[in-house]
Amino acid sequence: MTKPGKATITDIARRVNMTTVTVSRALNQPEKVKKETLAQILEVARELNYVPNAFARHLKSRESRLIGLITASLDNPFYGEIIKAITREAKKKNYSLLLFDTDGSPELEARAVDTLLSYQVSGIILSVISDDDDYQPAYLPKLEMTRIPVVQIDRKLSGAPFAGVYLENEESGYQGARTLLNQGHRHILVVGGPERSNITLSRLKGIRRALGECPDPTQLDVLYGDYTREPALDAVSTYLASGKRPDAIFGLNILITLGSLEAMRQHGFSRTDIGLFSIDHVPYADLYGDPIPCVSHDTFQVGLNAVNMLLRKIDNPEYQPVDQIIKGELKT
Amino acid sequence: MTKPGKATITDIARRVNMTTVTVSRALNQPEKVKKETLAQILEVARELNYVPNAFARHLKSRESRLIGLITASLDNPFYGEIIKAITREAKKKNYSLLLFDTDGSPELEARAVDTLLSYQVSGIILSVISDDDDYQPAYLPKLEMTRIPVVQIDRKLSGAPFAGVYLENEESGYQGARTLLNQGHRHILVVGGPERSNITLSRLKGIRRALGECPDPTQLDVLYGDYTREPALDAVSTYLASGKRPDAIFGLNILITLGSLEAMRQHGFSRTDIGLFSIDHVPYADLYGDPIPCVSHDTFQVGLNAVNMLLRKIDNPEYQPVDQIIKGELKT
DNA sequence: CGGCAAAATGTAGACGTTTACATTTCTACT
DNA sequence: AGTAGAAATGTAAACGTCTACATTTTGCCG
Repeated sequence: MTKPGKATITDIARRVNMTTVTVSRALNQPEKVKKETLAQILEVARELNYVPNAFARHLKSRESRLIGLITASLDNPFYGEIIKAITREAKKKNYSLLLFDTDGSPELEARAVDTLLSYQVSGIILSVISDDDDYQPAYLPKLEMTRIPVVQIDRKLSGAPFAGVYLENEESGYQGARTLLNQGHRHILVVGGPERSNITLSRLKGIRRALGECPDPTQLDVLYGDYTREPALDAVSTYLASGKRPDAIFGLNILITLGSLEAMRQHGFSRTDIGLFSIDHVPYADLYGDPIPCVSHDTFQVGLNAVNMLLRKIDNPEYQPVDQIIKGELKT
Repeated sequence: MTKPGKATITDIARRVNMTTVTVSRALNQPEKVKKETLAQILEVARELNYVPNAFARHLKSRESRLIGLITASLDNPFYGEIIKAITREAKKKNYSLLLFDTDGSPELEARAVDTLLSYQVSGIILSVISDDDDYQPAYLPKLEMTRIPVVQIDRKLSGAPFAGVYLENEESGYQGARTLLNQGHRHILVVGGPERSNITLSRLKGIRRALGECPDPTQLDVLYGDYTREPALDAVSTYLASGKRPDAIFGLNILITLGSLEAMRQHGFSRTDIGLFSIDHVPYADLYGDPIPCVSHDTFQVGLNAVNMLLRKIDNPEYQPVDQIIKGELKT
């Protein structure tokens, strides 16, 4: 009759007429316990459905076998692969994943950091809300002080002393623009993230470089948004409504591209009317028909490198990780 | 000079010449503390970058503000929306999400349950590895005993006393088959999950019903797999290689459909050669061109209903949730 | 069969926080 | 000014586990 909700080490001890210490040892250092005692304890533990209390266990060690992931928006298919990579690797080393989605809100981001800290996470993988130079979240000093290993993903918090795994932004912009130019497009509408975002800035830089190399006269229009679908849809819609007619639209991430595509459609334009290029893509979507040419980055790799960087740093605090840049692959 | 890694309530108490109790109260029941004391404590807390230790805090309460999500495979785009819904709702009530991916392995699933239990999660959302009638994981009794609220998603563990949110399987199968029949297809290849999976069984039942209603002679072939891409690809490839030529392929989930589509392509068939129908779809993918007709389920809703069911059950253990069936939407 | 090392088990206290139950300190009224 | 009651703070113990250190038991040798 196993009635009680949860058994503790003390319950087991009582049953076998031993101290909690012996039970604890049986569970953690079985070689230090007499065979029969061990067998008996294990038996009772199973019988009672004993599960160690992680909270009690880690209270002392101030360590938790937990790693935290803070994403800016789970909407982005970008993160699917990343999460997969992270859980997979973390699992191998017996870490579990605490997941937060900040939905673009600085408050939620700050709260997520606090919560993670309160759960004594061993490390944090952070994809921050904004990579403006101006974005200096208040939690940053706190985070630095705790000395908890932090690895950044995709977006680089300027001034933060954490290494990260990033994408090859300028080059991707360049490649995209080159592709569109090669296809004969001369009037390009770029739809980007926030105007001050360094990622947007880098990608634009690459784009401008490509245009600069083009012998023909070119026109470049730029709309800003926030790397999500809706604002891109609205911006492009307004743009098109004003009568402007670009040869091609270059969306600086996949959600933007999708929003732009919808806007195009709403205004009666097809893919043949207006060219399209994207950075990132929707996994599997290519199979559906007319793939959108893009520079895609191996996001699984991003996640993989990030966790491994983090895990290594957790194991060895001396280790000073250095930024990694994941190259894009041009798919036309 | 705030050197130390992490400040505790004791550090604060020392600084303000008070007991930990007062500090604890200041933090949790501020109205019970003199205003000036409160101000002073809060000030010092901020200065020290104090973050409460969740482990210590919840050691007593045996409650953790944590909910666990166990997914069978994060590969499936199905789960993206679900995770989003769960994090969003959980956050509102101050719960954080512990995420596990079992990758189809029973051992990992069992381990995930144990880990979740050890972290004293307040509730678990479970999408089990298999919905065979035969699958009776060893952790089930343990889970029941703890009385931890559990809500299932998508796959129903037969014999488990947990409510869940499921899809309208038979009807979806029926709708899909009807659609294909209406398009004139008479020889249909269904590619499903495991042969004994109840989901597969239900969908097939619906399909057979539709075929039964068709006045013309029809042929139905069925291949089994496991709801992932690769096995479907292989199975369909082998099938086609053997010279069989269905009018249409009906993939019982999106990964299967994608695998089948790839197999078709590899054998030189286009979407016009062989019809296609899917249950579920890839979010956003329709914009890419030729949408695959499907019955799609609102996965965000699935996640939403599941968390809410869970949260309600956590708040009120008396509450006896009942199974919910999410209807599909036919998209042709 | 005494003695000694190794093996097995135990004792006490700590981790950081909260809680039930004191005790002290105000406030205000007579 | 004395005192009741409220307000503010304190004391002690507990949550479940682990660790350092101590004690007991065992096995084996001469």
